[in-house]
Amino acid sequence: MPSSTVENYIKQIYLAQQSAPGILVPMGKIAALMQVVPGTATAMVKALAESGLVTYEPRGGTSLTEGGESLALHVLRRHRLVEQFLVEFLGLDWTEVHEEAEGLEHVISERVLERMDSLLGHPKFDPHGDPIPTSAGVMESSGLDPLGACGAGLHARISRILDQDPAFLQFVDRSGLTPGVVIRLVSVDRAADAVTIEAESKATVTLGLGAAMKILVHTLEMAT
Amino acid sequence: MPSSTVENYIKQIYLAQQSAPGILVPMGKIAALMQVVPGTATAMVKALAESGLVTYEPRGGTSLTEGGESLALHVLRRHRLVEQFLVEFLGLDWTEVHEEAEGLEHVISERVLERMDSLLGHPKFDPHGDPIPTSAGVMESSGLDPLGACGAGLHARISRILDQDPAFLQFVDRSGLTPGVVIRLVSVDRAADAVTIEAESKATVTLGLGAAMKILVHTLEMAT
DNA sequence: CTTGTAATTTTGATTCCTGAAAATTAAAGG
DNA sequence: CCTTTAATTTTCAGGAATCAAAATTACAAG
Repeated sequence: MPSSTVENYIKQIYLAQQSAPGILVPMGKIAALMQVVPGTATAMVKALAESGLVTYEPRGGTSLTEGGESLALHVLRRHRLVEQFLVEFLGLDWTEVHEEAEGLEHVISERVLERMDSLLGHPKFDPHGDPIPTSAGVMESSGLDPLGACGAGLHARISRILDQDPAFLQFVDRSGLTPGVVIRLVSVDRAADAVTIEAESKATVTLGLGAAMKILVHTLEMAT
Repeated sequence: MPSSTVENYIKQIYLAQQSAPGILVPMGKIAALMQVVPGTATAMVKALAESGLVTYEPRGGTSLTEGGESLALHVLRRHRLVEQFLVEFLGLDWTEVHEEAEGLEHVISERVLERMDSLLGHPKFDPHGDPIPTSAGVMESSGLDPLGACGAGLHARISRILDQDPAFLQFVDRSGLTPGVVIRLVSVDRAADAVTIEAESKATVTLGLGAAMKILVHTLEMAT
């Protein structure tokens, strides 16, 4: 059985691979994500390669094997299902459940997990809009657009927030930009590095492009 | 923050101290409970003493300090509350939740724990009848009698099962001797090493004295 | 082609927890 | 008082994961 540490490395490599597909994940990236010094990442990735979870190219980087990807998806399933459970059944704040799930994802048994899954009605997404892999290890690919890459006038539904930092999530929450909410993109001012959004309540919020890139939306056909 | 290993040692020392009050817990006992070789237990207890959780008398044994006892009670609170939650809210089998809680007890945050506690209505006992310490670290002392030490004819309510082995618990469950059930002690045959019990349903079960000592009951005034 | 820089790897230590096996101690029995 | 036995302690070693710091490599710029 893989240790929590192994599961965390594999999870981070998976996520890094998602955000930069095609290329190998460099050691520096892993070290940063895992908050360890580079040498530690190198040593660990070598060990992971030894156990068949990743392939390792010296001075090139690493990528998950099939086994590694399967493990990553199972860890993500546990993490996201737990998040959903904590929000739905325990009434915790969605901006703070990520941290809770970080620990729980390594100790939840299959039995408990499947119980949660069925109580929740087999949810497809967690509170941040992140897709939940199936127990078979299949995860939906999103087909969503970063708000910061959309054009003015667009109507869209907020669908996913790509940042787990409570400070950011609380800003999102305060601004009424939680997943599920329908908004209109009032303006995109590339020079000012800002976008302005109109919520359902007609209130407007302006945020930086950097933040807007972390908010994924599903664009809607507008009923003219 | 104490590691899972530390929490487990402290928990076992606490439980050992409960079952043999007054005397120091010998190293061999700890080694057996933790399933490590004696040398490991010695080394670990020295480290625990170093960090102020236990007192250690070479060749004598160990006992918890106030700090150690407080930690033990918090771990037990987490363990037992989680068990109760798994049974009440996730519908898991009470004979199997102990193992699940073994892992969860080390990663459940205060926030999640208190949420569970209030959803459960601040239960005083877990599914095995084990008392749940309060968040302040106070645990009720039971005042219960082992079934094997009672006299024939007695009416009593099953209140606590002192064994977490699923095989034993399933036997208890099958025999209808779960906590809460009211029974009558038909006979105690010390020579045959057996006791016979009549359940509410009038069905009778016979079990060995060893097993009967692990079942604690609350004796009832009988309505003659 | 040389140099500077950034990323990576290597080397050597350290902490935590563990087992194996030998040495020590305490206690009990003759 | 000596001997046996059981419990405990000591010593040594090893695996997992880490850091610090030096060495190496790759690459881009001059």
